[in-house]
Amino acid sequence: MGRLREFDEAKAIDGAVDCFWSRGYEATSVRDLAEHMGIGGASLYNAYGGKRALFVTALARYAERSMRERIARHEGNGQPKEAIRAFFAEIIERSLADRDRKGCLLVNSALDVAPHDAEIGKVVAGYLEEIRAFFQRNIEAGRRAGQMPRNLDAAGVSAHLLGVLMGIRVLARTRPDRALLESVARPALDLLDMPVKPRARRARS
Amino acid sequence: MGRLREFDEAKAIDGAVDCFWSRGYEATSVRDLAEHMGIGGASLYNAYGGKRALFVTALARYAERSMRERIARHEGNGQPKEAIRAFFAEIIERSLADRDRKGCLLVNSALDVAPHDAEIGKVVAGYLEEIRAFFQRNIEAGRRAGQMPRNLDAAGVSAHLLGVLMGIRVLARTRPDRALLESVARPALDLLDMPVKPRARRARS
DNA sequence: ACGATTTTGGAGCGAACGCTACAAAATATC
DNA sequence: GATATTTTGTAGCGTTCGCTCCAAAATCGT
Repeated sequence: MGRLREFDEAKAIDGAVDCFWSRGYEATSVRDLAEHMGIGGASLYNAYGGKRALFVTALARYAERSMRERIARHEGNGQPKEAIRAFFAEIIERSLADRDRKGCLLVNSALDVAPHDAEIGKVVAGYLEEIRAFFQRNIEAGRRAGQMPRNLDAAGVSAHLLGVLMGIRVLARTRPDRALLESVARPALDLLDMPVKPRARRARS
Repeated sequence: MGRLREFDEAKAIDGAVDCFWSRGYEATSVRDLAEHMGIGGASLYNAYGGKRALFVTALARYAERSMRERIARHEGNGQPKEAIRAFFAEIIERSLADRDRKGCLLVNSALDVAPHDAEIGKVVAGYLEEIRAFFQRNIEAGRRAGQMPRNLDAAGVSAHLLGVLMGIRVLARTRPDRALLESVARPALDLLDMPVKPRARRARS
């Protein structure tokens, strides 16, 4: 019963993600959204309710296709330390290749909209917590596998890694410089290495 | 010659800073600004040129009164390691006490407006570089004073500290939790401590 | 085929946006 | 005190904002 939708819902959401991602929430207009989603304004409101509701949907899509996909891909190889290292390496590579400096939609939202919208704030905090949990899982696995120091504080270091990740994504938007971003990440990744006998401080494998 | 200004220029700029700081660039309207600055719309355009030009002025004011003041205050005591530690401690304390989660105007701008405005982007990058330079100066001083490991990479670690600082300010806006923020900072600050004889990884003074 | 239901395009709502025009008010110079 | 110059308040410019209304179009169950 009823006329069925003529537009590609997946493509539409992807278009919305691109809009919010590159322009930010406030600077994105409903007309911009509709155009990039390939639908009319009435369809947008009929299918998604409005700008804010669409943003929540787009955020979920981004988290699923970009964040969770990346976590699953790196965690799939069964090498905990390499999973974390490769995760950071990929973020740095993508940040350097990101010519229009869109950054990460989650990080952008954490500063843009989360502080002014408690509900979205909790959603964003939940997504970031998933990243931290990924770090913690792999620290614990790496410790068990003897790849990482036995006395490594999994909860604490996972929080540190999350913070460093956020820092990389912030700095990448104003200074996308490889040496800078790698310098930010290196001491954090060095924490995962086994200690060496002599008192070398920043041992590198 | 000519009528002289009736409003307090310092108070006006501070009002503009508060507006941009708490609402962000896009979400701040010229009428909001004029009201919080205690002036009329015509005076705003006459004295500051427009919204964007006023933002640049407000950003400079913020950098001077908030960032450089803090750097000077902590660097003034002549204790390099303590300067860095106290700097981070103050950021964490202020982030936890920041009930409306305004965060740092520089960090907010780095994600909000810098990527969409090359000129402002360079300005923001310059301010962030001042913070990194503060870290590097104090690492070098701490090394010379024998407070910090002799082989500490001042340039690299200063970049790391800047990244961690950015991460703290991002996470504070979605999860202002003391344990989280201190966990983010601790491994970075531990880099500044002298190595200990036994293979303890996260030695704490 | 028909009625019920949903989607679609277009027009347009009231409000807010950044900004400007303009004349009155206030000062310095002469 | 007359004149030139600057600031101030008010009004309003044209545009865009998020959103809604409505009739035509398209599909279902019967």
